[in-house]
This record gives sequence, C-alpha cells and structure tokens, in this order.
Amino acid sequence: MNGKTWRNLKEEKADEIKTFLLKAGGKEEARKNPSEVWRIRLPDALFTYYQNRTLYIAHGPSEKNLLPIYQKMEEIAGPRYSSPDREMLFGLDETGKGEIIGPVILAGVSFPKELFPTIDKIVGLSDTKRPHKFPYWENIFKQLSSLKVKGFAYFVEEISPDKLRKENLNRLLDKGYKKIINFFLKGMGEEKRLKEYRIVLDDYGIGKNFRRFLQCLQEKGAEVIVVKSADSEYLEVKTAAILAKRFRERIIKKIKENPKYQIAGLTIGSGNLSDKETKEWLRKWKEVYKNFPYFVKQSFKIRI
DNA sequence: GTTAGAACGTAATGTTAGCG
DNA sequence: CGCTAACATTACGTTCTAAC
Repeated sequence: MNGKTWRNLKEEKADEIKTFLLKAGGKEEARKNPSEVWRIRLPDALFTYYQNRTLYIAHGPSEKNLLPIYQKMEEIAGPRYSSPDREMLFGLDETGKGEIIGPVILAGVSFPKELFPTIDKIVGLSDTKRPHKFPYWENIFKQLSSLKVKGFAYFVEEISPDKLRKENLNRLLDKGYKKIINFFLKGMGEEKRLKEYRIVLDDYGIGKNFRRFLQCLQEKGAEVIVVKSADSEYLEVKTAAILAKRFRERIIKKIKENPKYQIAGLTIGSGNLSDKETKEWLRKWKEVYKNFPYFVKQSFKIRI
C-alpha cells in the first residue's frame, strides 16, 4: 500500500471532495478511529479525512486511475500551496539539526513558475514528515533532476559536525544560506533579475546580519518571505526540504554501509538519539575506541 | 499499514527572579 | 542597577502507544 497526505484541507473543501468521491463511485465506510471524520473507498484506494484536516489517500501499486480524481480534487480545493506570484521561485530549507550523527544539510532550489504544476505533481503529495528508506528520496530527486533542462536548479551546502562544535548553529545556517543565495545570484548574472524572484525560507531564528542581507535583496526588488513551517505553505521550500533530506540520507547510508563503522553487529541507525540502535552504537563505540569518528556531533551535550 | 498525541532528544533564544 | 543562572518557549527530529 502506498500513501499520500494532503494537509491543511479545510472542512468545507473536504465536504465537497467527499460529495465528489461518492459521485465518482466511492462507498462510505464506518469510521474506524475517533480521529477520523470520514472514510470513502474506491476501487484500489481508500480516502480518509481526519479531524486535524489531513486527507490521507492509501492506494495500490498503480495510481493511474486516480490521476483524474486528484485533478478534480485540486479543482475543488484549490492549490495546496501558495500560488506563484513571481516568474521565479526560490526556496531554502535544512535538515539534520536534531540528529547526533551526520552533517546539517542546507538546500536551495529555484524554478520558473511554469514548472509549479509539474513539481507539485512530483513532491506535492509526498510524505516528508515521516521516515522513509533511501530509494523514496532518490526517486523524487531523480524526477526533479530531469527538470534541470527546463530551468530547475539546486544547490546544497553542508555543515559538518566539526564546524558545529566551534560556532553557533543558527549563525552557521545564516552563512550557509547566504552562500547558497550568492551562488544563485552569480548564476543568474544580473541582479536586475531579482525582481522576478520570490525567495522563501523558514524562520529558524535568523541573525541580524543575514536579516540585513535579505532586506537588501528585498530593496533590490525580490519578494522575501520568512515564515514558520514554510514547507507546508510554499512548494519551493518543501522541494528544498526534500533535496536536503535526500543528500543527508545518502551520507548516512554510506556511513551505515561502511563496515569500518559497524561494531558488534550494530550500525549507526537513523542518527537520531531516540533511535535505540544509534544510542547503543555510540555507547559501544566509546567503550572500544574512546574517541568518536568525524561524523558524530561532539556539540551535543549528552553522556553516553 | 495509518492517525493523534505525548514522551523523549538536541540547540538557540526569550524571560525573569534574585544576588552582589 | 546590572548581570547571571534558571526556567520557559520554540524550533528541529524519532519513537511509542492506543485506536483502527
């Protein structure tokens, strides 16, 4: 079973979608959980609407028959993301802040607004709020990469655990994002083109200097948006989040598969401290080798 | 297999009581 | 009066559980 999630779907819109699904041959089934509002089954697909306004779609291996239904649903509910109001969209996001293993990865993506519907199809319904195996991220990444010829571009920055030990995380994020933006500015040639851009990033606690830099971009004509949980509102930020995730997962995978970094049958696990395998690996590694390898964040103040 | 929600981790930053 | 330690809040995460 494959799943897709549609978040922040308003009650009225959900009602309209329900009516439409029933008309399209769906059969309403009994709620199986107090958090559910309704569930409707179509051939090879189950639509469940939850009280927190999430519509979850569980479907079989082929979703070809569902495409017209998705299309109709979008017509009813409107776009899930803030519509493109500029020619070019530019989103930034990071991943790996809360993990003890591996770097923090920053990503920036830019694409022309014409690609918005295409990218929406690729990442719009993808489920990024829970863990997935590497091929899940890789598959999305490959689809996005194929859009390079049509103007999709990305840049990735890495903050190593070593850097994190010496400097404030948020200031490193400031620097990393600035670097990414400058790289793009160079790529676009003329700053005049800033007028075509909408730049969106998450509010992680931006520093004064970087804020000034962003202000400067705004004065030069760019639309700059800094908001909390930007990835659920802006497609360009969600796309950047996926890219960051893919690059981080690739690094984690390489470490995990390296026999040099396995001990007593243990791998590094997910890299998060709440992962029992990660914690056990850290304990064992310290016991045997005393010092940790380069990819362990010494900045974390925990005793193992 | 899914959800919601809480528990459990980190870092950074905002707030405030109280000490010298 | 100013500084600082302690507490609270807000981000980022994963995992567990009850309910299907």
